[in-house]
Amino acid sequence: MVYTPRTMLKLSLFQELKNELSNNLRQHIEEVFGVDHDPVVQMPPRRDLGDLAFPAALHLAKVLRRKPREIAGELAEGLRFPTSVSRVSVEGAGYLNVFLERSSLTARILEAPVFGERQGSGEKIIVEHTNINPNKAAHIGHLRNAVLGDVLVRCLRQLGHPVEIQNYIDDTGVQLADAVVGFIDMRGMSLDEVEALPEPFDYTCWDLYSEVGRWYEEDADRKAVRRATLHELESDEGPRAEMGKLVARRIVGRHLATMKRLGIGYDLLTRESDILGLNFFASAFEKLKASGAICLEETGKNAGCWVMPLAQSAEFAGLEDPDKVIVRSDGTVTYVGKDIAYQLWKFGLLGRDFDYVRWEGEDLWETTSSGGISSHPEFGVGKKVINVIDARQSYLQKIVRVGLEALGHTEEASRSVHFAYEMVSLSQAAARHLGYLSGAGDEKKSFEMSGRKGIGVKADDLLDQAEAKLREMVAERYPELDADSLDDLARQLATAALRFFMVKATTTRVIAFDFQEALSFKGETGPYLQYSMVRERKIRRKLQEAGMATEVDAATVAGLDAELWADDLWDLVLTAAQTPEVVADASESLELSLVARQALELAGKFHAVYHRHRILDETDERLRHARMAAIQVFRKSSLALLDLLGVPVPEKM
RNA sequence: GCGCCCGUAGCUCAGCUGGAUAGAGCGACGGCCUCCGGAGCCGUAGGUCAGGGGUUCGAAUCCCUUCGGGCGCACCA
Repeated sequence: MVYTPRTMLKLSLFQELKNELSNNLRQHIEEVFGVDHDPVVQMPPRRDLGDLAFPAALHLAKVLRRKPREIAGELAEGLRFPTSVSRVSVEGAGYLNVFLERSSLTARILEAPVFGERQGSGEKIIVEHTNINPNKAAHIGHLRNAVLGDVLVRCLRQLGHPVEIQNYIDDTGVQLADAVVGFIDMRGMSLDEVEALPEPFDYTCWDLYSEVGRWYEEDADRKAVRRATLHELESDEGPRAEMGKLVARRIVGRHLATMKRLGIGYDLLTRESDILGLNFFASAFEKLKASGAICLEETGKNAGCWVMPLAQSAEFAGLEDPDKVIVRSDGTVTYVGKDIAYQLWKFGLLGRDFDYVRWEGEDLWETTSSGGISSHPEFGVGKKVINVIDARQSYLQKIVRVGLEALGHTEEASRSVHFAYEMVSLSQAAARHLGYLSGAGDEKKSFEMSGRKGIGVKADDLLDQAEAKLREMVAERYPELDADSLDDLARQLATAALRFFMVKATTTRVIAFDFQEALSFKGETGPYLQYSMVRERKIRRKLQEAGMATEVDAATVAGLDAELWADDLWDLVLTAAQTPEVVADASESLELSLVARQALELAGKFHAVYHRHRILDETDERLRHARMAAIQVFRKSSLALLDLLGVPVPEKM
C-alpha cells in the first residue's frame, strides 16, 4: 500500500476545487510561458460571466509584454480542467473564466458537511472577553465586546480549536472602590442593608457611581476615603473589603444574567483579588527584575518607582515619557503590572496557579485564593491568547506584549493577540433622546459613553425595549399565542437583532449607537436572517402536508439537466459553498463582520429566489428538484452561520 | 507634539493584498399577496469615492501631502 501524505487539510469541498483548478492553471502557465505564477481566484460579478475568474493574464501581461486577452486566449486553448468544469471562456479585459457543472457540484455539496476536516492543531486558545468593572450595570459598549468575543469563540471552536473563555473581574480597582465609598460613606449603609437592596442591583449601582463622582467634587478631602478604600480592597482586610466583595459578587451575577439573555457564557471568571492574594505579581516581579526588564528609578518624576523602559522599542518611538511605571513609589502595583503577571499565567509561564471553585453551582468556575476544589479542569496554559479589549487600550496591550518579550518569551509575545475594536458611542439623536443634550448648541455628531458620569444605554434596557417591540409585532401576527410563547419568540428575535447589530459593523469603526437603527428589524438585521429560515421551514412543511418529499437526494440532483439551473438559483448554491472560507478568513483576521455579511448575502439571495422560483406549485418535477436542492444547500450553510453568530432560529415569527 | 482609527448616495455603512458598469440597508417615490406569510421581493431617483499631487496600461483601493472628525500617549483601570 502506498502512503500518501496529506499536506493540506480540507476546509471545504469548494476550496478544494479552487485549489485544484489553481494548481492546474499554474502548471499550464509554466508549460506554455515558462513562468511560475501562482494564480489568484476570484468570483465574476455575475453568474452569466462564469463561476470562477482567474485574472492571471492581467498579471502576466506585464512580464510577457503582451495583451492580456491574447494571453488568456492562449491559456484557455490547451487547458485541461477536471470534469467538474463545463467550459472556459475569456471575458472582460482578459479574465479566464470557468463555468462549473451545476448539477454534479450541487449534489456533492449536498452530501458533504458544511465544514470539512478540522483545521485546528488541538492547541488551546484562551479568549478573554467581557471584563466589565463590577460596579455598575453593563452598557451597550460592553455588549459589543461580549458579542464579538462570543462569536469569535464560536468560530474558533467550529474550526476545531479548543477554546477556554475567561472573563476578568477587576474587583480591587478604583471603580469598585467608588461603589463601596458610595454605599458606606455617602449613603451610610451597612453590609446587611446593601445585601437587602432589591434588584436590579446593578441599576442602583449605576446611579450610585455617578453620584459618587459628584460627591467627591464637593469636598477635596473625600478622595482620601477612596484611597483608603482602595487599599483595603487590595489588602483584603476590613469592612470595606467585605463590602467590596458583596458588591462585586452581586454585580457579577447581574452581568452574567445579562449576557445569558444573549446566549453568552464563560468557562472561568478570573479575579484580580486572587492575582493579588496569591502573590502572582511577586513571581512576575522577580522575573522582571532578574531579566532587567524593569529597573528602579532613583531620580526624576518617577523616583522610587520600578519602571519598564520603552525607549529602545521602535513601537513606542516618539513617546513623551519613554518609561512605564510598573510598581508605584508606595509599593503598589499598577494595572499593567498585574496584567503582565496574568498574561504570564495564561501561558503557563508564571509557575503558580489559582485555586478554583464553582460559581454558584453552575457549570462555570471562578478563581479563589484558598479553599479551592481539588478536582477541577486545567485552566490557563494556553498556546495562544486573544484578549478582546477596545482599541483605546492598544497602548497598554502593547506594553504587556513588550513585557513578555523583555522576559525572553518572544514566542508567547507573538501569540499574544489584542483583538481591538472601536468603541460604541451615542448618536446625537440617542443623546438627545436620553436627555444628555442640554441646549441646542451642541453640534457634536456623537457622544462618548461614560460610566462615571452615568451616560450610556444599559444593555438590559435595550434588550427590554427590543423584546417589547418584537413581542407586539409577533402578537399582532399570532393573536392565538399564549404569553409564554410570545415571550419566548420575542426573546429569540431580540437576541438576533442585538447580536447581529454588534457583529455587522467592521471592528475599526466606531458605532454611533442609534435607537431607531438598533430597533429596526427590516433590511440588514438579525430578524431578516431569521425570516429566511422561517420561510424555508414553511416550504418543507407545506410539501409534507401535500404528501410530497421534503428533500431531494444527491443522486437525483446529480442527474438533473444543466438548463434546469437558473443563474440566481445556482448563485445561491455557489454563495453557500464559500461559507467555510469566509469563516476561516474572519477568524484569522479577527474581522467577524465578514461572517455577518456572509449570512446576510445568503439570506438576501434566498429571499430573491423564494419569490422567483416557487416550489410547491411547480408541476415540472425536475425543476422542483433543482430548486429544492438549492434551498437545502442554503439551509445547511445558513444554519451553520446563524449558530456562529449566536442567532436563534425560531419556528415562526 | 507623537501614534492609531475614520472621511464613499440625504442617513448608516460595504468595497481597500490595484483590475470587469462604485454596491447594500434605511429614508423618498412607484409597483408586487384569491398568498410556499409583505419582518419579503422588484423598480426609480440619488455619488467630483474629503481636497491636491504621484506611481501605473489601469487607483475608492498603493505612496506623499493638506483639511476635517474620533481615540490614545498617568505612580486610573
